[in-house]
Amino acid sequence: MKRPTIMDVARVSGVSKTTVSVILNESPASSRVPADTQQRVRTAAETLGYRPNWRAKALASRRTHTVGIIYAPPMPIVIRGNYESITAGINEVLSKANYHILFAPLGSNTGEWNKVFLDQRMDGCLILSRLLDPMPELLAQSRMPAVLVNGETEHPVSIVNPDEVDGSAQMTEHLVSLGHRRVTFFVGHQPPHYSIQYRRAGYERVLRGHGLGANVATIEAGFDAFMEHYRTARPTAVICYTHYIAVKLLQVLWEAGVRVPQDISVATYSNAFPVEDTIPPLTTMALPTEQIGRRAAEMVLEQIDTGGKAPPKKVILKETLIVRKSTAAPPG
Amino acid sequence: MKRPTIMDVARVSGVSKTTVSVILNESPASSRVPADTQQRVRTAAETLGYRPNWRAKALASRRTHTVGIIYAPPMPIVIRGNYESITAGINEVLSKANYHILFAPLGSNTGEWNKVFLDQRMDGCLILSRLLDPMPELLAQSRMPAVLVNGETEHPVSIVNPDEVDGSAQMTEHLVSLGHRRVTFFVGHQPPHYSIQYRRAGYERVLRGHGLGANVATIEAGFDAFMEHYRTARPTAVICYTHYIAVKLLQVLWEAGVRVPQDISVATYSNAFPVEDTIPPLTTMALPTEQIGRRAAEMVLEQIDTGGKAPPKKVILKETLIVRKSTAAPPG
DNA sequence: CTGAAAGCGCTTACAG
DNA sequence: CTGAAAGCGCTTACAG
Repeated sequence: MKRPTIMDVARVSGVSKTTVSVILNESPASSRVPADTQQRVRTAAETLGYRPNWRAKALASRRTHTVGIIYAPPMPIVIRGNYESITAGINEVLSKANYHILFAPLGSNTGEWNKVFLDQRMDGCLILSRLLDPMPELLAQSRMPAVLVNGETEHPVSIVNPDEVDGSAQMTEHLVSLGHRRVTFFVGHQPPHYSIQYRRAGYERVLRGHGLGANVATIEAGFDAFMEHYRTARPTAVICYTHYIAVKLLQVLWEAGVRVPQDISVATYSNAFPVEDTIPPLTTMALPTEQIGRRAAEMVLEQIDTGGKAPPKKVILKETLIVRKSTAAPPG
Repeated sequence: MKRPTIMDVARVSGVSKTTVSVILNESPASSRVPADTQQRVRTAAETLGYRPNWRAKALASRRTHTVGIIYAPPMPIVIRGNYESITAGINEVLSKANYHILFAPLGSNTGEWNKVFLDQRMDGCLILSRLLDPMPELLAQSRMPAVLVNGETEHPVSIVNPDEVDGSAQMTEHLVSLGHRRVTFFVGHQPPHYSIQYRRAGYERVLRGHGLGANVATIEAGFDAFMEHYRTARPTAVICYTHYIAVKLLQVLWEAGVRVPQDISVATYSNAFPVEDTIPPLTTMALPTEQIGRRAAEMVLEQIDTGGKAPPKKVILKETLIVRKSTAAPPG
């Protein structure tokens, strides 16, 4: 009742295990094996219910056919709601290439990190959002193919990011073109992430470009602070750093009796649920989440295939403005 | 510039690789190794930057220290929004036990399934939502420890589920106690899942128990159908099968000028984002998501440790009613 | 066209 | 207290 091994298949089909391996893996040499031998071996394998032992294969071939998805908590809110769809993109590409995903949320314990990176359990990895401190050296040391997804770094690593500056500029442009002069950028309380600066940069650039530099206002504080700002500075539009904030802000404004978009326009980033289903539906910059996932997966596979010789690449994907009812011309 | 192996450590510290293995793994025999030898070996390993090769370890020890999370698309909507927090629970337990998660969303291709289950790449698995058809046999054949999470089956597999019947009964009771007589269960369009029947059962039982059997109404159709039903049957409360539906329904009602909760009370299941942040905030049955994840992970580890000898268990965890502003006494 | 042999880097009885 | 040896189940030059 033991699992059949390659030796069993060899015995039954009357060839050596070398030949079995060659045939079943369709390695180059298999082209020289006559069709009937191939058939015999395949039939034997089938009949025995033979499955190559993945562990042995990994050891012998030095490949695990596994790509790790790595992140350090806290997972940035930017990724969170979009995570499903980024993962979907990653998985689409990876499963087509016969790779699996190892999910490795790492704690603050440096030991864990060393282990995962250096113990050869994965062929490459996708790092979400931040290249935190033990990582750069570990990456260099292990020479493991890696792609940073939705993050920035000075280290020589491939990167796939949405175009945050451009997206933010587009959004600000949209609001200004509706007639808004006082547009506020509401960040809330966030762990550090490059996208905060980038979105802010796009926002400020456009406002300044329209001679509205005096109205630049970024709120890195809670909802109370925002409401206070609303009462004093009277912005007619607000861009929320995330849809989590935007959704909550709609509720806060509703409770305060402030109407959207009649009294204030509200816009945000990401088209994840429930951005389309809010009251009113939110105008947003859709992030190219599936694309990000797909590109990142392709890039890591490419690196794996080239033995990590390819120089790091940086891919920036455009965001898309989706206008809904939460933005309109300013009051008055 | 090659990675150091156990042999290198053995050479440097002047012992055999057996001894190195015993010490570094703290296996029973290590208690008989004198402290200074242990120290010498550890120092050597440290100095060399030795990391046991995971692939070799997996082959030799017949353990991968990996647990798979498996599901077949479509991922049921019940799990989706709660997925993050279920996974968080799973990961908490697993990482403490030094296990990793292999993420395996499987397509409809049976070949993939066979492979993942039979190729020894994981020590056990957590199956989300449904035990679909090739699985039961594969599980039996591979004798792989498995726990079904949020699903039902006749097959002998351990299960961890929220108490859907009870949760639904609690919710219905809440509405009836507010004075509602006409309470509708709005399912929408859903792929089959046991929770639909269970929630429905709890709902019907309570309504019947209050002599309101004639008002039982389950809508398994879209929002138009619901609105039509609303106009004709005039329910004063609706229980939505998922928060996805509830959130959208709030929007639909708002667009139709129907006020919540003044004209109709709206309740739902799951306390995932943005249930608390809607307009108005939603009354809901919170699912014990983290607990589910933790229990399931514990159970699969237990099975792995006992070699799968432990008989299948079924664990049912209570749901919790959270009352917010979307439910109130009926109009009039 | 096919196989014997070495090797991947560990673990684990077993012997002394 | 410690090591030699077999074994985990494959892959892959290499030889013929």
